[in-house]
Amino acid sequence: MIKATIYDVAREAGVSIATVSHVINGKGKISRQRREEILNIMKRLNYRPNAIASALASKRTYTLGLLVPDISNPFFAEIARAVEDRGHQLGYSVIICSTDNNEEKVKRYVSLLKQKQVDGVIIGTGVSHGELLKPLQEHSLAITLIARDHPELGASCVRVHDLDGGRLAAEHLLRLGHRRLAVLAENERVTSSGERVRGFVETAASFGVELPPDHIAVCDHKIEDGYRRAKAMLQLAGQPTGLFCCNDLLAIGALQAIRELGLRVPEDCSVVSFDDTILARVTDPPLTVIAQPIEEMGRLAVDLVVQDLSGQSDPARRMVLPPELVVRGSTARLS
Amino acid sequence: MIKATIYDVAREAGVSIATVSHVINGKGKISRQRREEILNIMKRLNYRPNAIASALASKRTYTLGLLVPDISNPFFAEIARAVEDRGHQLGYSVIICSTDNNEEKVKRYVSLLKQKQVDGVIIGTGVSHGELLKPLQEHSLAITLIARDHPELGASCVRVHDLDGGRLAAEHLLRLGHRRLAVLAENERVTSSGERVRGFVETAASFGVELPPDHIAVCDHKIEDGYRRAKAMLQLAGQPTGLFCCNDLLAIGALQAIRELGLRVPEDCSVVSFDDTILARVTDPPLTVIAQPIEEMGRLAVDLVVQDLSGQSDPARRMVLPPELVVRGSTARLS
DNA sequence: CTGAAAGCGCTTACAG
DNA sequence: CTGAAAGCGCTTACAG
Repeated sequence: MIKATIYDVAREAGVSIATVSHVINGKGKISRQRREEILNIMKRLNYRPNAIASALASKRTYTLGLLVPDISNPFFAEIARAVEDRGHQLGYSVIICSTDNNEEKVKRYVSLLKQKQVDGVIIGTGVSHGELLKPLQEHSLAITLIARDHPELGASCVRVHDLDGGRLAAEHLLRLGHRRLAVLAENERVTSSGERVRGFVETAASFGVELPPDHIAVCDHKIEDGYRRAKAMLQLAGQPTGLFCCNDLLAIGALQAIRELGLRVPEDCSVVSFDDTILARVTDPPLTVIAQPIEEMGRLAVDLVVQDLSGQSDPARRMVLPPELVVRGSTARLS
Repeated sequence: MIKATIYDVAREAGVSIATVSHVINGKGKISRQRREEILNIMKRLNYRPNAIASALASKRTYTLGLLVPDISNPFFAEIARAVEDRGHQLGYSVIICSTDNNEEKVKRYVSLLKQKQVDGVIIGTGVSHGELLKPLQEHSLAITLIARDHPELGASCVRVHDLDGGRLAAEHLLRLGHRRLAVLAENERVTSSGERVRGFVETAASFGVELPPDHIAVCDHKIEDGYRRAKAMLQLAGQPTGLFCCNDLLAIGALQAIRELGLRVPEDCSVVSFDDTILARVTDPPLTVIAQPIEEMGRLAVDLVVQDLSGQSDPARRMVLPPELVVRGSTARLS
């Protein structure tokens, strides 16, 4: 059975394809009766508009690109789910693009998305130079950054208040009596991590606590790296009793290192993580964490990009959501 | 700057758009010199073919749909990454569709994918009746099932040998001396889970070990449910010392339940999980697991669907990969 | 080796 | 309220 086209419907109904198009899109004024009739015929022929043809004619594909470092990373998987859900609600499909934060891949995916004429792209990838995004903007494509920020880009963005997140983490540890603090940071390309560290360090300083340079380790975004750096750090003189990790993966590595050194969490060393992915709830003990509102961020990112491509909200909107301290088992009062 | 089209390139080169189209697609014979010339002009104009127009004319979108229960579930997130990578290698984009195994959502996504004229779809969703897939097949769309099987559907598929997986799990526990065994199974709609349980039970029987009915719990695909069912089961008379969980999420729930009852893993109760997602490596102790070759499955699923839509390999191919026992810390000899 | 022309299945002014 | 017609940017026989 061959697929019905708009011509088949028009012929059956004895009207022009323009009229059929109008009822499909709810545009123009069609007499109620004609509309019903056409709707029935569409149903009878099992007609579904060809979205490709529609996209070519209207220049709207109702497709979004989602650029993330790695969709298999739970944080981005959870972001993707939120983006997908909201996109679907609003009639958009989403194409996933895992870039590994690799410039070459970013370029290829960006070029691909342009060719595919996506209406907008949501970017969670940590791009170093906004240069890479220029091509997108020239293409007058809607762009929204998620969990990232590049104010100079002039794109809208939704992220958590990373500075406050770092502050919350520090306050929590300080209030529990910890004074020997340390940080597992992400790679410097990730500006959000820089903010978290800054918030943490500043707050510590305001309590009169300094972090020696060797108590701030810059790690790759991997469990193994968190493990390695935490292990080294815990063998330093002035062994920290409070450790702030800039994401759940690093915190898990730290947990393993601490355990392997024969120390206990939280008795000997408290750990505060960041993100609150599923990983934070499956460790033992479960992680005390500065939670990002992942679901909300995904939803808002879609809303922003869609507003943007609809020509609403001309000035790019930049939304900063509050982080939240979730106390679980990995932190305790200094004994 | 307005986007260049194939007409602009043709005009600049003083040739017809057919010729330009040929060099874009490497079809027909074009004199080497002309080709170079046209290529240069394309570069100069920064020309990129419009994939939508190309799709409409050629009836090939180079887009695949990926239907999974939930992209934020680590198992499917990891599958998605493998599918995306292989797809990208072969020139395909992938649209994610999280269905929550909900029939209504499956229908909507299937209909959407048809409208978008995707070339093929990879299905990891647990669909009860193949009915839902009929519409796809009628549309002569390439379909490949991943980590699922519906032999009656006549679609190609790639999955792990679930029966063998169940056997491996049982053998491992039996060899460690465990005789009081129990199983946390998935919802019956998931046929793969049925196989795993069957393999486990049969192998136990061959060792002369019977599982009482109340030692086989059917759970939802959630940590909480694994927790709840494991907890109940461990309070039964004849408390099991060896527990087989049909996925990592259930195993994590079980770990929590065991811990909460004041028992130790693996000393008091050994746990064997299934899947081997990142979750299996972050628990304490890390999970002994029957691993699925996730990366390979994703890659092969793309290969199968692409072969299918290219009209190669007419008879649907069904690939069954061997599972692998990975021994970590959650199992030990019965004390 | 290259081009003219039809066609893919829609949308959108425009005219009436 | 409805239709004729042009156009979206390509691909693909077909002819030469």
